[in-house]
Amino acid sequence: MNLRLATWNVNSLKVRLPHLLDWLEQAEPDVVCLQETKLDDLAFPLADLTQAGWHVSFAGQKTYNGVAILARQPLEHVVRGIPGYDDVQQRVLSATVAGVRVVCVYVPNGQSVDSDKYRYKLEWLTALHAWLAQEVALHPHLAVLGDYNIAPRDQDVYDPAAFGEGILVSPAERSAFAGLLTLGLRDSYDATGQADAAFTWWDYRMASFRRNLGLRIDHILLTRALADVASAWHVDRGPRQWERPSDHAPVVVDVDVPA
DNA sequence: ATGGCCTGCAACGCAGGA
Repeated sequence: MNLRLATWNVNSLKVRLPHLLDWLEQAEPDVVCLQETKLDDLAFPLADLTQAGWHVSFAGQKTYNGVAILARQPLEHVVRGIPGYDDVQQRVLSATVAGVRVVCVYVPNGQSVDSDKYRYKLEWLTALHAWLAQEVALHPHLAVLGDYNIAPRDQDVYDPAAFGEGILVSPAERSAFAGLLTLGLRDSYDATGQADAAFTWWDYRMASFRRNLGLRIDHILLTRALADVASAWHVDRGPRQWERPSDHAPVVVDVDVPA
């Protein structure tokens, strides 16, 4: 059974709903993880998405954060947040779709390495790691999709020297990302043999998209059983060129799930 | 030359993003 998995930080679902609906129609994904919906659950555009044929689950809050999972098939065993880690910020949502355990994550940004937000980011990643260790053991078919706010390697950054050891690239963040891979998860970018630099985010300023000054910070991690059957990884740069776009582009990968 | 943009909230400027 082939499943097309996707992740997209939409930077306000209220503003981006028309883009999302258009993109769903043309890209034909089966499962989509959204981040930064920035909507309270009561304001979630459930009817629009249901009408378009999607099963939907969401964990939102007003103004900040907010995640959602859309799927062509029903969502089962939905879990909000990281169990045992109290957090008012809505950054994690999990559900099972067609036998695949899907985890949608919006990793904290960190703001700057000397900030409380950075300390929160590292603490949050520690909690994610501990929880995913259990989830990997429970679910051989596990996919962790989202905005990780970490560029794993220098080639994932348009100007590594300019970023230095700041947020998104600091050794502690990269170590945390590498730690997730030790749990038996693989970055689908690597698993599908990508060699060329591919960015998923471009600053709104400085004509960054036109000049391709970006970062690869949105990732799809897969357990071995899924990574072995993954193909066609790509960043869909289309929506980034539409009028009033999100600053992130969707990342897509196909998995031919063993029966 | 280190900011330049976008979003939401609330109120005409700020926090936050990355």
